[in-house]
Amino acid sequence: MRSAGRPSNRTGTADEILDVAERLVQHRGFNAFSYADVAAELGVTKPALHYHFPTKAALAEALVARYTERFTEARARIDERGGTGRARLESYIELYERVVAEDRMCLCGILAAEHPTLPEPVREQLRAFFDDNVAWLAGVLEAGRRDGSLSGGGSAREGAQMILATLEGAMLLARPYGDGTRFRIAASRILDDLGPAPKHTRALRA
Amino acid sequence: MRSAGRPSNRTGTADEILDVAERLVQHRGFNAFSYADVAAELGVTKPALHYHFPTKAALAEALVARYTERFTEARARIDERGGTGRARLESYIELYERVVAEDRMCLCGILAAEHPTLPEPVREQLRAFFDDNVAWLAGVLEAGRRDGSLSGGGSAREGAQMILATLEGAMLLARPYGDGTRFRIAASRILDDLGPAPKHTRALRA
DNA sequence: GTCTATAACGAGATAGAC
DNA sequence: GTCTATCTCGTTATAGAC
Repeated sequence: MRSAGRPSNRTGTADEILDVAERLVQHRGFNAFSYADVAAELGVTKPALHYHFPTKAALAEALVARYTERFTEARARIDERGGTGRARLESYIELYERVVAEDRMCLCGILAAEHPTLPEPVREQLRAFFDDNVAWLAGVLEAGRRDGSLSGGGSAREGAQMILATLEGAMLLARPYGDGTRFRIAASRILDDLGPAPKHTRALRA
Repeated sequence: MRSAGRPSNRTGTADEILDVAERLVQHRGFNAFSYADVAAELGVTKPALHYHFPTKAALAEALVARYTERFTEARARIDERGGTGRARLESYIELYERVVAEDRMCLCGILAAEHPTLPEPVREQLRAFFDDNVAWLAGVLEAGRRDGSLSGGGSAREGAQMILATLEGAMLLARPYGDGTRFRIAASRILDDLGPAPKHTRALRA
């Protein structure tokens, strides 16, 4: 057992396995990484991994569960900090920028691409992840409309779906170019398009 | 040799291989389909495929080349039909809707997700595909701004990048839900957000 | 909890006959 | 241009010792 509250870079083997596997999946995709890859990086053998995660399906479930949990916590921290709807949306986009900066794709985004090859439990986890994020974003859009920091009409839920699609798509399209510029362009336009008209380009609109 | 101008469902073995492989890649991804899958569906053996496409890398290049060619032709047909910028954008989005309706992902979109695992020539092809589409979309946005059918300020090129990101992302997020509804929601909002204010929701904006 | 050893299978690819 | 047969390698996964 680890001592509570003490920083450590060894957080238990299962978590270390998830760390390496997560990075590999976000980089190459679920069908292009193997137990051998993870074992080699950790300096252990493949059966050691199977002890913690008997099957690749179980590993996938654990990966998505932890990723979803962390994402939920990150959204909660944004909510706790308070601020306008726009400020919360900016912080949320920041989460994605950090992923892109590490040359990764969103774990659930890359798994969505491989969706037909995944075990059913993971498919359900993916839907839950996207549903959670859409619901949270819809709340942010509504809050921003109330506090005047975000404009834009129509259903908040549909607006949330479009924002999530744009963020995931921008991560996807950033990959072949290797730098985060293309992601940031699309991300900043999300905010511009929801601007309450204080920005330069806004003045040009009808 | 086939008789010219006569419709035929047998267009040559190489094209048949590409048809099956394309569908499998768009469905499962490049790393989750095999020569055995294609051979089984066509009722031939694996070496028959290797005769036409010696390596999987060569097959990938041929797939992306044909896909890009067809996409370019489709864009050209849209241009030939004429119409406003908005009409051309609607037709373009229609291309993506057809892909989603077949429960497929854009070939280049799903390959972008697997980008780090692809041979370098294919990576270059992906960049060319996305660059072409961004350039075309930027032209459409500019045309629409001139003819009054599309509003929206800022760089047309950046607007084009955002539209492409949204379309690819919407295809991605549609996968776990199995129906095209979520794609159409995001797609219709692209047009709404570029609306020259004749639509219902527009009236609500500041 | 990790190891050695290995099973069982599928992958991409080649040789050579027809 | 397609076949049979085969090679080599990597994959997920298990048995059993330590």
